[in-house]
Amino acid sequence: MILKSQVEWALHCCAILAGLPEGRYLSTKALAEFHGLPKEYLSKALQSLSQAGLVHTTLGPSGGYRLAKAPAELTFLEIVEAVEGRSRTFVCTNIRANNPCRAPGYCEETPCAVARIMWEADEAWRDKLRNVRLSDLVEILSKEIPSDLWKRSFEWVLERAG
Amino acid sequence: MILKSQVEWALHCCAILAGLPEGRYLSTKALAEFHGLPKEYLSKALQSLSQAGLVHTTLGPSGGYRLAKAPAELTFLEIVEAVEGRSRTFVCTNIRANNPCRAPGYCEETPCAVARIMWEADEAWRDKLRNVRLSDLVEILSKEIPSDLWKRSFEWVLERAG
DNA sequence: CTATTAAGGACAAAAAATATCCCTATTTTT
DNA sequence: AAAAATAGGGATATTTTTTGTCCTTAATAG
Repeated sequence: MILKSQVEWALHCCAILAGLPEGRYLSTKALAEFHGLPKEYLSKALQSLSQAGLVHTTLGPSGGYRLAKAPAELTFLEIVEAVEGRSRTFVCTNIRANNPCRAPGYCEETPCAVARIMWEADEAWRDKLRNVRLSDLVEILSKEIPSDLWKRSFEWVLERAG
Repeated sequence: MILKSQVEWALHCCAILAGLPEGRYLSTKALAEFHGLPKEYLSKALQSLSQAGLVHTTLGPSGGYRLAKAPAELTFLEIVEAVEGRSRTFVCTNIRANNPCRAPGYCEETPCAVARIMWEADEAWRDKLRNVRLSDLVEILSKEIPSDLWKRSFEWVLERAG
């Protein structure tokens, strides 16, 4: 059970978009080049963000993406779910229904206890991601990344932002 | 990102094995029939439990599986990890290394901040599963399952246990 | 008018999940 | 001693998911 690589890509792209000045846009091409990713496939991840309403887009030259809200209002969970989907990691196929001792037509009203426990763990995972904001990530990165690299990256992006 | 169906199977099988009297064994065949699962493939899940040391096995007629420890000493996490593996759901491919602004030979010493955050969520998921014991599940099931079905299932298993 | 962009559909390749089959060594039962 | 049933595990096949490419369309800036 491994998350799509697009989740990693989307998070890093959002971190870049978070540093974009008001009203500017960054294209798929620039984001793919910056991260060394296949442009066409990264585009699918960005489309997922767009469909989820997390980013705004414009067409044409100087078009691209920008965040739809402030980094402090955007959670990790929103980004992860936009790309990975909202379904649970544990799927209950209700195998208890196959118990040969059961009355034939008997139908369970409540979800299986096994599923409920597994879903609680899923929810703990979501809770954790819901409590991390994109602005938290940016703050950590701004401290960790060498200031010259940070500055050069910022300039690199601005040169390409429409 | 969905857990293997074998995870569900293993949890239900452990719940059954938890009710097995001391010294008795239940075969793959019986477990597969009880849950309506493909015997050969369920066998792989049970082998994973065996390799993880969670169950004991014996060969020959009247052979099969029994728990290696008391249900109160066996956690959901142990069972899930035995089948699903211990790797994290988020894999960091270190795409920050592709940043064209970086010095060529520069090598990160610390894990990426994105990965650290995602791994914390993974750990919250594990913590939740670590704190549920197989005995907790059995207790819930014993309350939820109609007592006649519970009793008949118990008898069904005992008839087939070696 | 031209160049560039996002959106998205169609398709292909690779990887993982889900099986199935068969052989072996062991153990219980007959 | 023989027969039957078992776990273990290797080889292989099928299906689904992930990853990736290619191409068309509509919009937009210069």
